[in-house]
Amino acid sequence: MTASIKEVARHAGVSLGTVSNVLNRPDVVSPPTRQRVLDAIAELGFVRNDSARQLRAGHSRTVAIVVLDVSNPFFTDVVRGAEAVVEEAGAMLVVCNSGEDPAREHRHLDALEEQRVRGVLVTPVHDGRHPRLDRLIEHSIPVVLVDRGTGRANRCSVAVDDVLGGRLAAEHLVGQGHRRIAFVGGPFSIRQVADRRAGVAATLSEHRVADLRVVETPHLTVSAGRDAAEELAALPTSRRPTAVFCANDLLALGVLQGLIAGGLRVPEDVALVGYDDIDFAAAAAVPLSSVRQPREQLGRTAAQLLLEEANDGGTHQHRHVVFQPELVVRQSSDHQRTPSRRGR
Amino acid sequence: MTASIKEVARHAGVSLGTVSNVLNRPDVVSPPTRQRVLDAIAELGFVRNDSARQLRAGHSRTVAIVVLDVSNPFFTDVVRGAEAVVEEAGAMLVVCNSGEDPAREHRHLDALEEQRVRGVLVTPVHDGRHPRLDRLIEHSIPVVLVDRGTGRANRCSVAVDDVLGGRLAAEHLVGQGHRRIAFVGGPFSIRQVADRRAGVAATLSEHRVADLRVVETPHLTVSAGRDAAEELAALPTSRRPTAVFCANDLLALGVLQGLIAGGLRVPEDVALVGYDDIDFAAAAAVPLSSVRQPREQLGRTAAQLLLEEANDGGTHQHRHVVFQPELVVRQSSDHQRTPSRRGR
DNA sequence: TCCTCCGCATGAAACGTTTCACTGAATTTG
DNA sequence: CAAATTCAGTGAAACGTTTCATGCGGAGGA
Repeated sequence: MTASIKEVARHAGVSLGTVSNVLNRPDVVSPPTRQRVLDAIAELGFVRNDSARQLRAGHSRTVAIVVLDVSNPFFTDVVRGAEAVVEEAGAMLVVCNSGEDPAREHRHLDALEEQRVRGVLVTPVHDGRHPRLDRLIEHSIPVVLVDRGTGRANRCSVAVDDVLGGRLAAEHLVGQGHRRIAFVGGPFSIRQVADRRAGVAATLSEHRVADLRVVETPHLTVSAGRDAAEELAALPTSRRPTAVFCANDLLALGVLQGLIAGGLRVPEDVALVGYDDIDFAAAAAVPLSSVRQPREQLGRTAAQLLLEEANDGGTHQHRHVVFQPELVVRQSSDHQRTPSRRGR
Repeated sequence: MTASIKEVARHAGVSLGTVSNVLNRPDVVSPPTRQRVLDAIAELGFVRNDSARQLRAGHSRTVAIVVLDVSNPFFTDVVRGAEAVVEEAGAMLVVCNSGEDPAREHRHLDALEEQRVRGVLVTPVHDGRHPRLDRLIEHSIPVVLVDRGTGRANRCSVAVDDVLGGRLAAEHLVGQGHRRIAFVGGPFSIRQVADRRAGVAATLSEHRVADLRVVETPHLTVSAGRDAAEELAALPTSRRPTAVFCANDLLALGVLQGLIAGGLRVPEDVALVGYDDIDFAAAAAVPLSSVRQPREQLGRTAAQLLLEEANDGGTHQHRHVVFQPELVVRQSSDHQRTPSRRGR
């Protein structure tokens, strides 16, 4: 077994408290003693027991992020942003994956609370009330939503204006002359998905475009996108949407594959716009138009708010940071660019 | 603050040990008492303190995986495989990102050891001796390498035969008539990278193809790939490789972008083969040939070996599981398929 | 009726830290 | 030179669990 502080103390011929001092406040112990302790530590291969330390301290030095899907490049970029800030602060970031499953999300939050983590960044599976999160906060574990929380909530949030994102995409498609448009996405319990759809719906009704077909998907994944495309490709041309807006890029890539497999051309037969502008969007078979979000920035800001709250104690004022998305038009939705396709 | 077991006990009018029994061995406490305790727990919002529990138990119930790059879909798939097994076993998987940085890897391993995690899955940044990992093992924290460890090592490992993978790619390219071939990848301290290169080199020399150009990259990322492509595109046609094999798909996607940007056609001017067969490979601008690895399977097996060792205690026999890779040929390296490009 | 066994509950010890009030010696101050 | 101050180091308490030896009353057996 691993040596404890007690054995180090015995080995170095000092008291237990002195070893602790060497570890935590090296300046208060005289150089020769300090050296003896250090030698003993090295010799015994002593490693601090974090459980004991935490037990005493009352909280840990790790911060957690619970994401909807570790395989989604959007979230991995958010993670990297958060990671940078958290490590800078000398803490540790652990990543948990809810996989869009409320039960798993719940289990993770339970475990994290039992571990008395310093704080939690989370994109919840369910919109609306989050009793589980409220409880974390009651137990004074700060929570930052990576999602647009309600403005008056008892926590900070960081988000990108998803309604606006939906609007940008819809304006663009309408501007390109499309009148039969589909929204592919789901589950709608995820706020981002619902908001993006709402943005599209609002814009279309402003333009008196009535034909919005909503294809609900069970997940935000490539394979869910392929399935959705199959459904669209099967429609008679006269009723098939001429443009598809997807709730994220994974879906869009799946839809792209599915449309091509179904013999349809993008953008000639169907225009396509995704969301997130993950790195792979630009590298797709048909470079994908997408609504860009400041992914790493989102993670960084969320982590900063969390640490601020964790350190600030009572004086902390909750904040809600909302970033603006930006539409990036590429070939998948751009008629102009299409003729030059071979030239690329 | 959060209530402790002691307050629950007082609230329910029982002793401290009884509460613990309700939590851990509900059958030994009489139903009425049990109910009173349960009520008290609910009323006080009691949450177990995992630090204290661990302190007593001597080890935690979490397992960690340290990956080279959370943004690499290869690793996220490995993570999902491991996750499935770990959750099945009632433990929790936390993901740490070394970002190919030895210092960060080291810090993570230190932190994990301090936390007395149940075990660690890791793809190390450095090949060869791993003193840090040996120390974990000495302190009886099982380690499973997601990487081909040396056969006689003091730990399990799970890997795909990377030398074979390199060979498959090289055989294919040579078979397509290529004689000037480039290997793009790095850093070579990562065993997988070194092995893939070795496989290529061996195959080429067997075929008496002398012209292997090695472009070393600082990372296995899309942007590193773009930089490498720039270097290749700048060469005079007579000396430019006619085929490029990349150490992973991210690099290959970057190279693809770079080549196209440099005015070269894939596969007509330069054939391209990647590695991992991530989902995005098939969806790329030019669908990417790639060496496929059983990604989730890798994670599942690694996690199984780890849990086995963690539970088995002394009797455990270390195992080294090696999977076979498989070449998937797509348009990026297939002259035959090229003329039909428009048709897709 | 006495003993034994059983079911249920108790309370103290232990896990490995950190912290803090304290001591003893050395040094400075008046 | 005594008193005050500083400096190093000490040892016990506390953090919240789990475990285990123990106690106790009642039921069943001889």
